[in-house]
Amino acid sequence: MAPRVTQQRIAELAGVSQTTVSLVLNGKEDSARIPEATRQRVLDVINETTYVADPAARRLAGQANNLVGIFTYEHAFPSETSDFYTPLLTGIESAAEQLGVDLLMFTSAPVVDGRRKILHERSRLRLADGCLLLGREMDADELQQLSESGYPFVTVGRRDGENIRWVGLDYKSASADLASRIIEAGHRRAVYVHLSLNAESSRDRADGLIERLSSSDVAVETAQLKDVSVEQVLDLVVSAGATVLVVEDPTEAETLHAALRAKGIAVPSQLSMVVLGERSRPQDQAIDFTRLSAPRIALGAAAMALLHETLNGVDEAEEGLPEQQLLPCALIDGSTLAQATAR
Amino acid sequence: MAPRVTQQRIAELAGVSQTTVSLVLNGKEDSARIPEATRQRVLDVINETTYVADPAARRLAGQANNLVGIFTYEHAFPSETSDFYTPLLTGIESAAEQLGVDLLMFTSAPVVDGRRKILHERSRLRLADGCLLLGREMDADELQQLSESGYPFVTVGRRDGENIRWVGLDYKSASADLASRIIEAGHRRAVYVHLSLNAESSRDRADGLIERLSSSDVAVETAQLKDVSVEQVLDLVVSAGATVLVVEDPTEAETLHAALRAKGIAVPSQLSMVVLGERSRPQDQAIDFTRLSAPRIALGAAAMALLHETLNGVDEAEEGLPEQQLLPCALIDGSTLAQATAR
DNA sequence: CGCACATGCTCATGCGCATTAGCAAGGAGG
DNA sequence: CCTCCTTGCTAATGCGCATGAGCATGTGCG
Repeated sequence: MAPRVTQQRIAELAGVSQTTVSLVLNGKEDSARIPEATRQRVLDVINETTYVADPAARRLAGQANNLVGIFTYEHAFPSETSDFYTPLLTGIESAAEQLGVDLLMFTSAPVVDGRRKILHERSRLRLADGCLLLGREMDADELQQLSESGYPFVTVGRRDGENIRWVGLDYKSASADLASRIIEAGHRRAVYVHLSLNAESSRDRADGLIERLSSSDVAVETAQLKDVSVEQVLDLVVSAGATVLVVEDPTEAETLHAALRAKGIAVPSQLSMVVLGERSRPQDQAIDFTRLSAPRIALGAAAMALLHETLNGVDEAEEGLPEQQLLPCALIDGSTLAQATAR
Repeated sequence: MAPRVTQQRIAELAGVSQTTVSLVLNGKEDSARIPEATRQRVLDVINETTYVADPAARRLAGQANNLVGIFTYEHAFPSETSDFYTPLLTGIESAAEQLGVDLLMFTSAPVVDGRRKILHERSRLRLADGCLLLGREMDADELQQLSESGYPFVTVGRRDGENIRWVGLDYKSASADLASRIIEAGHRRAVYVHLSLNAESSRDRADGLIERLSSSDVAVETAQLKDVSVEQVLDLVVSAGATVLVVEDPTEAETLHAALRAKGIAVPSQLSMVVLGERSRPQDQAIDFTRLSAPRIALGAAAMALLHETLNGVDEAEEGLPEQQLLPCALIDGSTLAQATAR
């Protein structure tokens, strides 16, 4: 095993001091006064030896390392969750590449009961300059504690709580806009099937949808597939006399759509459907739901950018990014929302 | 922001020296002689303060950090390549979680001309204890250089070259077995559409397939879709009088299958097809090719395990893992290989 | 000709930890 | 009572780097 090439070694080869090598590599223009000839000599030696600075030493000496931690509350890669994480990671990776930062995935925190805990593994957090938190639901206490410790982080998704930096999606507006379309189509009774309202994103969707519908006196019954069966949802639709079924989760929407077809209920001629989300991977045979489309790749990239700015300060020329920001969602017309007909 | 808690601080609170704290935390039983009372006092203080060691300092002092680097030659997450990387990363993540290691993704190395370079100026490779290298093709020189530097790494996929640790897939055997089925089905002329033979995995497939076919005097014409069009491939099939079309890449296989259908050539009644790979995400409308199926999740996990063993030595009870290992692929009968008929 | 000042570099130090050498105190053995 | 060994701890050092202080030269100016 070849002995490690250090700045000291470079210095010897170039006939200068270790300090000079360090200054050549990262001396500020003003404070360091190294003539071009010396600088070039050092750089030549560095190129010959393919020297790379030891990141551990840099960090110990008080440098940022351009290392951003990624904490996912569930496994990041398996296909069950990849629909959720993959587009975010895509955006994060591409932004990270542009910014020149590496990504530290905190996989060592074991997933217990389907969730990871940050604080248990706080130790590793310190290696990264800051951290991106991903997950549908997060523990507010943990977040608060982390925030108070002064550790820089940004969450992907809007979060309740003080002084937390996040980039989220404007589900509330988009859901309200879809509600408006439902109203314009003349519907008077709706059923909304949602996920757990523990997540801010789910509350935002529910709020946007229901507030708008209620303001036009459209009646809304709600249900959660976690609690009731598909059949019970269909029964609810019938008993409520609903003409439109709004579903938060696109996968559940497909399940319900299939169940409707099996029961002989045609969409949208007999029942309209509206979905408050979208599969991230377009399927070959996907149903063209009337839905909202969330810019998740952009979301990942924006979160990365905000964290980077938090760590490195605002670019001279640029304006600072807002500490909390909602990205707009697109509405997709689709073909599952029709004019309401009396039933 | 609270000042960082260090061993020094712990030492003051416990009324001992920094050395003692370090010894309590990781002194070997024999060399350190700390009475239970002192040990307990130190541990109590550590618990109260939630002290954790700075990983950068540990590394600088020559310690391993349970950090494994992941280097991908292309972007890891976008959907174009995710078919390739996702199953590997799934296996890696789950193995990493079991072993308690974090994953450092080297995203800062910019992708140039579609490829990343391992050894660039600010490479943070050394922050990780060791590294997993993923990619279809790798630069042999870079690999050799890295190997000589003594940096521990394992490549996912078989590699030519001395002293390189890898875990690969036994494409050669599996391809040969598929060739045997082709022979048993009475085919005498074949066309093989493959990817660039720069990759070891592609060479293995080509070798296994062609050696076996040739040994039974089955004629094989080869082509690469990078060089020729789909139409030219179909022309080649006709002009060669082939009764079976073997395709390395599953996506290309789908393209060719569609082209055949468009031309009115029925598979497998008029032309058999055999594929030397598989989409990692089963599509809804996927064609049930006669093919080989590669255990890619297991591959990722095995590579992680080998690297971990390289870094931490062999477990007492266990046998050591081989430094180079091929995992067997499964054969899937499918429905696209039929008995040859005279044309 | 002497002083101020700029230029080009080096010395010394510390980041937080692991580790080696070794010191002081106490007990056993002769 | 002196030696030798053990026990319980600490001082000192170095890992590779960044950085503030500072030391020689040279150069301009009065």
